[in-house]
Amino acid sequence: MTRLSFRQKTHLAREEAIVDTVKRLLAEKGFDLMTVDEVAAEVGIAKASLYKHFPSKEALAAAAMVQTMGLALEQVRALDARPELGAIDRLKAITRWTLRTQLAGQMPTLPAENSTLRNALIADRDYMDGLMTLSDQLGAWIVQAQSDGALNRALPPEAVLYTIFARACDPVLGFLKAGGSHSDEQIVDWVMSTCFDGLAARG
Amino acid sequence: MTRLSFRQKTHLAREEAIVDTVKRLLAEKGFDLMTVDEVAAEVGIAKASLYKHFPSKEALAAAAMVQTMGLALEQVRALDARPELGAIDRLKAITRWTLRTQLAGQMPTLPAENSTLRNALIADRDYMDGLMTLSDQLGAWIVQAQSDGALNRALPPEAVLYTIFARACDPVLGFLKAGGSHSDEQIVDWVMSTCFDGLAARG
DNA sequence: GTCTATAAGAGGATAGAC
DNA sequence: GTCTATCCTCTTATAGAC
Repeated sequence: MTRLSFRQKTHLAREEAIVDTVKRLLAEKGFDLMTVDEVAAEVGIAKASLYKHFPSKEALAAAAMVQTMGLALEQVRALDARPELGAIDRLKAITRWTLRTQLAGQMPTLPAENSTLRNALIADRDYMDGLMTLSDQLGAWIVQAQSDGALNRALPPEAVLYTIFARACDPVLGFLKAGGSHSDEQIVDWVMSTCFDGLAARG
Repeated sequence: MTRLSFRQKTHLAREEAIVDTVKRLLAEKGFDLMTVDEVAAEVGIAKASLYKHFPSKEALAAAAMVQTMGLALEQVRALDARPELGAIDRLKAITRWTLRTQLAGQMPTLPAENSTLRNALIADRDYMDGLMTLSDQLGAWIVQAQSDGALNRALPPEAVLYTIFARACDPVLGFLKAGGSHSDEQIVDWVMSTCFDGLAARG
């Protein structure tokens, strides 16, 4: 833990404020519709100042994605430290965290297939490292849950992994919230149910 | 059935070619990343000619969405005409059609929450009519399937409806296809399974 | 590092000849 | 209705003063 000068602290604080704003705007409108002018205006600094912190719009978005990935990894580590939980419980817990984060407007959306953002992310060491660590950890839980008989063994682990990842951009949450007549927790419960138990009746 | 002049036929044929191209490009890159120049180039006409057929980029996309909605309604009508099928079978069939269509690159993506496209679609009578007819029909199937005991009764019908609609833009299909080692039908089967049976083991 | 001002370019839409 | 050429706005990014 290095001590930071006042200057360094304010620098970090500003970058944090920028990343928070970007995260929110990415969640609201996505990468293409988010403009750098808008980010600068909401943070309350000039656009040129933004570019002193981040060299491009893609880098801005990448920082937001990396930060969110870091939060996810924190959750994963916390869950891994609780031996009373089974693999399926851990998978459900991280999925629930993902849904709550999206509903809170703090989950930056995944990039479209062919965007410049996608290329920037693939080139970003931090992002790719985080993504791989996350995938490995969830993958281990998935295999364990399958061998526990708690998860459908007929599904390949990658299909399960992608299905859980996809909850981060599930439009169903937004649709149900737009209706306005349900609480966030109720919505999360329903989506958790469709995700793990499916639409069809059980039993 | 009115007879059409040669001029009218070529006009219609050209518009069909345009809409087909737009559908494919919308599926590939989405509304924001699709450019009108690109559409014109792929159809093989000048951009100004495009604007004689459709007054705006939004109208172009709306036409593609309306056409796709029409195809979905055709499927729905065909399924409704088969009395041997239960409501749950019909729901599964239309979901499977949706997945296949997306995998074939012919499902235009849903608009983001705050786009100009969304407003244009809401203002489009044809689109909204189709959407409502489709929702009503699927809604009836859902209620029926719940009363048959084939669909989870704890879920509100709208949650089921949105979950099925969302299969049209499920990124899991693309992820699995990008892996390259699975057939399209295999991928569809897995996603059908996660959608209706869930990730958790049954029994 | 922050600002104002501006370059550079993409992309939606249109003018006007044929 | 189709074309070429152009307009104009929006947006990313940078120059240069302080």
